[in-house]
Amino acid sequence: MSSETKFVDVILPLALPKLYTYRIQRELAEEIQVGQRVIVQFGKNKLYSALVKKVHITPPEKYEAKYIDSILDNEPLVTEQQFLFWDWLSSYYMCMQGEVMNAAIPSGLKLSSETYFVLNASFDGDLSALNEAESSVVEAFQATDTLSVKDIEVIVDRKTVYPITKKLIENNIIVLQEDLKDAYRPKLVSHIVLNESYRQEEKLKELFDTLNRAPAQLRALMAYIHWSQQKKNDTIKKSFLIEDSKVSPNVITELVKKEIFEEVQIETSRLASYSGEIQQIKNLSEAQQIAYQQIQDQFLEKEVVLLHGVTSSGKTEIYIKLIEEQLEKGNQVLYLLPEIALTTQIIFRLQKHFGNDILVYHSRYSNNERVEVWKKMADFHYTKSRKRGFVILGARSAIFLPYTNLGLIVIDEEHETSYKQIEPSPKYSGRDAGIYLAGLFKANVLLGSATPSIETYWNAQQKKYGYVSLETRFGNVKMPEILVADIKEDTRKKKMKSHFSPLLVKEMTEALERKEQIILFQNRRGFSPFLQCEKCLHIPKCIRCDVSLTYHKYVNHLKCHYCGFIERSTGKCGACGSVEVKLKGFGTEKIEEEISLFFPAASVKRMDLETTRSKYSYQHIINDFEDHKIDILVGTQMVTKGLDFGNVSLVGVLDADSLLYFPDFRAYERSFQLMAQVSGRAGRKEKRGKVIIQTMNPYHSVIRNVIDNDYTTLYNTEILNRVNFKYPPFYRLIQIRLKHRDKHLIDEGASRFADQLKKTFSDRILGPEMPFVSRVRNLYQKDILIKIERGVSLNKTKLLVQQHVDIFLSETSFKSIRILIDVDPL
DNA sequence: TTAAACTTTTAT
DNA sequence: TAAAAGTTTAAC
Repeated sequence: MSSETKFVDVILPLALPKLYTYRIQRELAEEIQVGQRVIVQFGKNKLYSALVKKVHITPPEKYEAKYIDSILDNEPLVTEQQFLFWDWLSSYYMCMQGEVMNAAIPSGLKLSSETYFVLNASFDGDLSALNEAESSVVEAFQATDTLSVKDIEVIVDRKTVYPITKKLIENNIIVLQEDLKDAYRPKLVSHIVLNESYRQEEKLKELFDTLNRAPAQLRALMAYIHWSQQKKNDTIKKSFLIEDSKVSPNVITELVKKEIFEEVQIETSRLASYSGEIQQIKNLSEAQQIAYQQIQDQFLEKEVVLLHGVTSSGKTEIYIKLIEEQLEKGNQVLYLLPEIALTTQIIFRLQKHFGNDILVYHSRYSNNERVEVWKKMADFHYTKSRKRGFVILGARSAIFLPYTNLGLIVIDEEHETSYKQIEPSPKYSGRDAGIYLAGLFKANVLLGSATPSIETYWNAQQKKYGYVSLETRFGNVKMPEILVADIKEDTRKKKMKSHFSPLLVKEMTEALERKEQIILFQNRRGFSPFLQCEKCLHIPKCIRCDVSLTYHKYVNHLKCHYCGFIERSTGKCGACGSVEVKLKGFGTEKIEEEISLFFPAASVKRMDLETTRSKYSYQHIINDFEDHKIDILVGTQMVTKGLDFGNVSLVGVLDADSLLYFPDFRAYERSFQLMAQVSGRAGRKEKRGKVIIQTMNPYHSVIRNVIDNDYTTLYNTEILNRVNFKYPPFYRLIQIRLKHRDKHLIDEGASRFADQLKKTFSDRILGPEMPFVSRVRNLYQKDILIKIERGVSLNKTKLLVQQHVDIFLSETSFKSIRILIDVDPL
């Protein structure tokens, strides 16, 4: 045993630029390992769970290291490989290690303490030495035992509470207390065991006699005996017993009181387990088989392969086959999906084949559920209890789970923008980070899409990625017929029925008559994106953001989609008081209302952020639509995503122009993807579907590409634009966003900063520019864009950018400006 | 992120 | 002029 004192460098779950060094007590020196969590005190009294990044024996030179408080884990929580991955993330996306840690570890494993104040036991109630604010705090303790700093701020209605608490502590009136919060709690389920003294036959008989006059209790006992024999297990779940014997819970309580039953709490998993039948993996069609073989072949040479398969070409079956192969080898597979939205349908499909070899992980999982997935994976590893591998099905955050032998990553709908984390930092792309992660394991990556992103397709063209295309739709499903409704012409001829063209109305009527279902896509939620006064042209705007308020009719209020600000709608102009306020534009809510007006017999449902807020609401809508309880489904982006319905014959895109004219260099790419994806929802099972796109520009090239299902032309046009206007994949982008409350300061700061950057990067710097929304939550924003051509070192660029940021922020006047860096922004 | 030292603003 | 609010800096 080494007698030297050990030190650890830890990552704290905070946005701090460096690691901190703590000292290890001699008695813990043997135990400490890299990857374990330790509780440490950071600052005056805060406690955090920090992560050990390094164990060493070099004492810090400039200060005396504090001792750690305790070690939390027996085994490392985070593997060496995860640390490598984290290091890459923090350097690639220019963020701090603590931020990566925050994104990576479920909060149930990230404890931090909260400061509370309690009344000192020796306090005699004498308030004479206190002022008004101080005594009001003391009085508040009559209602509660503990007060947090926040509570006190509310009580005294003041932002600086410190002088008050300081005085109260000095006068021995209150004491400070730190409590750990947010810790993972295992789920305990009540089980019933028969008391030992009744285990013998005779005693049990006696017991039956004594219970003769308590028929309910007898029933419960009989049920217990029946099931404990049946299941060959002494402990039976309490709720099950209650349900099976149809007794009230009190009956069981009574039996426990009489010491006939014993109640025990058993730790139970929160993760749903699959009990249905396991189905054989289906045989692939000829086309699928060929694609499958090509993927296999290309994997030998290329780490990443793009599977470009038209909608409903049966990509999933190919994934399943590839996954099965990995599982047999004992490898882990990560199946990434853009959003939870898609997961439920896919979970069912995969479960049929893989049963309980699937673990699911996504953002709608609770804290505790996430911890359980993490623990289960670690368990598999440490106990080596599995020969067969398993699949993780998850959204982007699933890349952070503790993999040990990853064999394959499937990234479905590779082009989806929701793979990119918008906020908070690290603003990573689940797809790109996934590819890096696979590299760490020498695992393969399969990117799947019907409409690949320009970057990915380019990578395939450059032979960096393998490429496999699958052009036949599975089971003879025909590509839908795509028609354009020229709403400019229809408006001129006054043929429009509000937002519905005559063509769309006709097709909808016919589809409804045939009892077929319809999906309508409108990329805007709410009722009207803005109101405008006819008299003074005033448009109601958010008080904190530079955007117009969207009118939501159902709840009758005006809402800001950026900060959530809500204002009741009065129907009057806020500026001149006129009642001639007009609703402008249209969102999903308005379409929903108009459908019930034009097609009163049809049942309509809306699917957007508002209607899918709760955990299962999304699933309910999907189920209802599947069971044909809904004829017409109106929705935002959500309806475009990989949902498979058998009876949809018509899809309507209500306003293609709002997609095409979105101010972004990816607007055409995105428009094509969205329209192609939503079109794919039409026509299944032999029936040829129809798609109607409403637009003012029927001859727009992108609309033409959608009609012809011509990805190649779209790609060729786009790639030319990208070269000409210096965009990805030819140039890498780094966006720097500055935020501040003060408009003048940000204007000055942004142009000064851009000038600084231009000294190093010259014309690679664009801006500063006002972003699409110039103010959000009272913060004005300005963007500076850096375009770096291929061949220039990204790492060097980032280093220089960081230096510039540091210099800029060291200037006193600009210190308060917040700088957010987004590498590969969307 | 938080705490406390330090600085500026505000109300009386 | 003191208290409150805002800013800055260090935390191991």
